[in-house]
Amino acid sequence: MFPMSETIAQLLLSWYRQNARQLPWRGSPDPYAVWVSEIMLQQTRVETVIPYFQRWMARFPSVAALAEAPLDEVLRLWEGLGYYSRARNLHRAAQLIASHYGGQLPTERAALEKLPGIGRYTAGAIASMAFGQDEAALDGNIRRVLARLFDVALPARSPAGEARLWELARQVLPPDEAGDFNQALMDLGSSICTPRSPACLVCPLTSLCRARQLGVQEQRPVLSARSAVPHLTVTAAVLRRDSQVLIAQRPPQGLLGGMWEFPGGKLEPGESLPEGLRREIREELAAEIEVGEELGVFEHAYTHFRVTLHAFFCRLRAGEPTALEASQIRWVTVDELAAFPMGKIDRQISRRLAQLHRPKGEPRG
DNA sequence: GAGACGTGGCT
DNA sequence: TAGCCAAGTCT
Repeated sequence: MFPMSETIAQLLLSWYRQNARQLPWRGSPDPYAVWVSEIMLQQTRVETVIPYFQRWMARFPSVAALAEAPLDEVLRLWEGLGYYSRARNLHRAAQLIASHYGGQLPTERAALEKLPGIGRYTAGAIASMAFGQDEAALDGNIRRVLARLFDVALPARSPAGEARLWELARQVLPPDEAGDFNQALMDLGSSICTPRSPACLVCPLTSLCRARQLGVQEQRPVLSARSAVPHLTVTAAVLRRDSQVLIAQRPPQGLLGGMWEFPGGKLEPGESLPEGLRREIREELAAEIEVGEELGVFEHAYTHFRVTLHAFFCRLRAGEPTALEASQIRWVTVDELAAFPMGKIDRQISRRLAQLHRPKGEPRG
């Protein structure tokens, strides 16, 4: 800790005592709750997380409860939050904690960081907030606050920038109050020291802020440009047989890992939509289909690409569908679809089917 | 170490 | 519309 840090800590902690948000995971000393909230909050807004956190804690109130739950139910509860590897890792880590740590989270940063889904930030956050240890935690908010406070001109996500910001995060940390201090920095970053139009006039640290003094606060942190995202056209089959439809579970790793979907895939150059869909079903399920009426068109933006998806009602012509690329496939009724974890688009298709399936005038669930 | 990995909100 | 985020981690 260097001299100016004492002032920073005093100003910030005093501000935090007046302005700390009341959040469901704050004020409770349960390390499990802190852990769950930190994983949910990765790349995700507080307002989005709150209802998920409450449902999660009601269903999985402890490490043991989570460790014993089937993955499908874990993913179903996570559905809509995105970055599903977080849920898979949380589940795996709970099983490791149950088997190797007697159901109690390890208290040391290094041990926490060995668990799946817990990186440098989350380990520091849990160690400081749940166990009172003097650990720094550099997240997007703290990165921005520190880059401005100390006018860090290095690209924030470069190795040199990262190293400098972690060093600053450790240097400003007040002994014995790291947990509150880290949370105070994050609250400041999300409410006042915002990416655009920061509210410097009401910031408790404004008199100490280098970037503010130089008028470059909006240019900090220095971010590198992102590459443009491709736009794909994809198809999906709502394959019907008797009163059931076919769904497939995606492989456990990668995009939407472990989630269920209506089979289909990317259109290749020169293909018509039905041609592409017939080819995909041949490749994925070893079956020949007849492509019928279009059920809907869905636009969706993922992190690194964007899709336009055309969903079609289909019938089997030849072959018994086999899980060639999927983890498994299932024939289910429309009413059963709700129990299977799905990403945004496939859930929209499911809901559309349920609407068509339900007699008119009946209220929706 | 650059790219993969979701979704919703706002511009 | 397309772009840009918002409490990161993993490979």
